[in-house]
Amino acid sequence: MPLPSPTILRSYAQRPDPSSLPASVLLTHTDHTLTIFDAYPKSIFHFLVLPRVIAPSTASDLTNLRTVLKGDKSRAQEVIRWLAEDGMKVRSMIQDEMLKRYHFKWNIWMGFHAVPSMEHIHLHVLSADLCSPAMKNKKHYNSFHPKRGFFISLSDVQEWLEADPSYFSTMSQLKPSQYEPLLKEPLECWRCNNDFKTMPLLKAHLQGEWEAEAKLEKAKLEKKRKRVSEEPTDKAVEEDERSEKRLAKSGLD
DNA sequence: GTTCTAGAAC
DNA sequence: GTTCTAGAAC
Repeated sequence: MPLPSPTILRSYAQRPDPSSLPASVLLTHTDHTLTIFDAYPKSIFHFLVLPRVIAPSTASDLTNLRTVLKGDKSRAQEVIRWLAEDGMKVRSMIQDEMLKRYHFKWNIWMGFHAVPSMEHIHLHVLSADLCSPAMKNKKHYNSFHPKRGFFISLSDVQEWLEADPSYFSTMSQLKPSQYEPLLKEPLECWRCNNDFKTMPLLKAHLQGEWEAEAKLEKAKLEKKRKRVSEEPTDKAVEEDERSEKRLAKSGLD
């Protein structure tokens, strides 16, 4: 197990050639971003999209969401736009993979931790299940709980950037003292809002919730498949129309 | 961010 | 006695 290095993401983002990274780390890259496999995925699918360190941005400007939003605003908008564009591509890759591996699609979340542990801003793109062996403790769970507030959706950040300057500057503070207590809140299922006493109990419940969604979605897909296969083809419809006309002509209708 | 493990919780 | 959490890591 590699030693935890808080600057590992920055070292990836500074590579002149991201394709030199191992395939086990790198998913894709563009001129402005790279997308990596989260080393400790907290959902079935979990990727990180990072902006590359390219002038005029410096590594220290890109330390985290707070430093990006604190800097030049049009540069911040540009960085967030790069992350959003590539986040959307990653989302569609995940959707394809969901169909291939599990034969149904479920939701995908995109967002930032209010107070990240690793340096260099990273957009989390993860499937909405929170079912994974690396999901081990309350802090892990609450950091992705979509209603807790610690996980800040990409669309929220995009709205801050469009909002009036006083709201933008309030939301951009991202004070650890405001957000860290959220990680200690009770273990509540993000789907049904029930509380759980321990992580093992919550994890078993989340697995059940995901399996229930799988069953429901697969039944929906099966229904659609049947409906489509029973639908008359264009050719059959044309033939019906022709035979109707023949009947009308022969006066037997 | 993780691993490890003491001792709390049951 | 076993399960589980939560704080230390030099």
